[in-house]
Amino acid sequence: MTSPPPKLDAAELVEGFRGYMRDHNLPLTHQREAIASALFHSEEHLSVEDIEAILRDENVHVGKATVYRTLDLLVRAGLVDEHDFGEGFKRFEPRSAKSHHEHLICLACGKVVEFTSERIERMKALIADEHGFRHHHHRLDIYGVCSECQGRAAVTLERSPDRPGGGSR
Amino acid sequence: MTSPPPKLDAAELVEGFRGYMRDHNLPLTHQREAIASALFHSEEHLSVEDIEAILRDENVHVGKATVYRTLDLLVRAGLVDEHDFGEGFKRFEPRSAKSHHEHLICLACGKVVEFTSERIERMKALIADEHGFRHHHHRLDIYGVCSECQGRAAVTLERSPDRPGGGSR
DNA sequence: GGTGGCTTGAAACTCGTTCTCAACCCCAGT
DNA sequence: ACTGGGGTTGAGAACGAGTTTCAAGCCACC
Repeated sequence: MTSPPPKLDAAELVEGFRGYMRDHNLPLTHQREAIASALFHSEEHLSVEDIEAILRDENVHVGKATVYRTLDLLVRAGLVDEHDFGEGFKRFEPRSAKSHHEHLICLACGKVVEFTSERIERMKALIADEHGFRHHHHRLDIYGVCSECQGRAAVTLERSPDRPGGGSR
Repeated sequence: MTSPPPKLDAAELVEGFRGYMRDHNLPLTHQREAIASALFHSEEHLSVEDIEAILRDENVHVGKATVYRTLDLLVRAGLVDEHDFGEGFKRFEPRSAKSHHEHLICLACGKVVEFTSERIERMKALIADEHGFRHHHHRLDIYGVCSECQGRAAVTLERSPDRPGGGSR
């Protein structure tokens, strides 16, 4: 809401998925298409539960095992990124054209804002180097309170410093 | 191994724990002391299983429910930090005198190297500001391959880009 | 259309973590 | 020291995300 949501090219991602499946001789089932499509057409960081809800709304029945298996496939194909915001479960988002980004997570309302930083990108490589590490990937999550929630939920936060995510399970 | 392990002042932390319990009118049981002591005297990022193993070695029997409850207490008291390196379980480390630090995690051997960066510290505050967030805390984990593992485990890594932690469960 | 092999779904299972509740222990007051 | 009462403990049950199993089903190529 602070920044306008960038429209991702869902069709392009769907095409990428089809290509990946073809290239790897994997059958493209209805279930796989439904799951991929649901994810690619969303701007959010979806949980497995979210995805199941979307499919249910579309009257497409898919077992959860299949959802997990397909997400695995999509991550492996490099079309989807997996995130863990410490909620006790994972979230998934389509890998957009834009480069790697970091997350700002609101502790009060759960909103996730994405951002990129050239400086951080350079710095993390530098730091890995300094310690003799070959950099593979990284994760920077900043937790705080978004402008809209400031004032409204300040007290709640002060009360429970032990559950940053607003519920560990 | 790359950097000499800094000796933390375990006694000081134990004292802090006693003070916290006193201030909050909470009984200081043998179990709680054993768990806190085990954690405070370790330089590692311990899992619950690690802690149970240490206590077992000391012939102190403590139920796992108590371990979890006491860790909760220690985190709430601000004496211990909780981490999730994507292994499917949590790790705990005593909060040292030194300021907040980030982690470099070796994908091959699991080694965790800590580092601090004034620049990152400043930058994350700046970024939160830019997006109207009131900064609360953050997490920067860099995953890579440490110098010792480079060459040795390179192939293994290339094969499974889908499991960065080396086993999600 | 047939056929072989990969996929699917329901349910069982795994495993970290939390809950339940009766027995127990810490400690303040005596 | 002794007692009482409220918080703590431990075993096991429960929980929930994620994985595995396996018979039945579907995709894709012939």
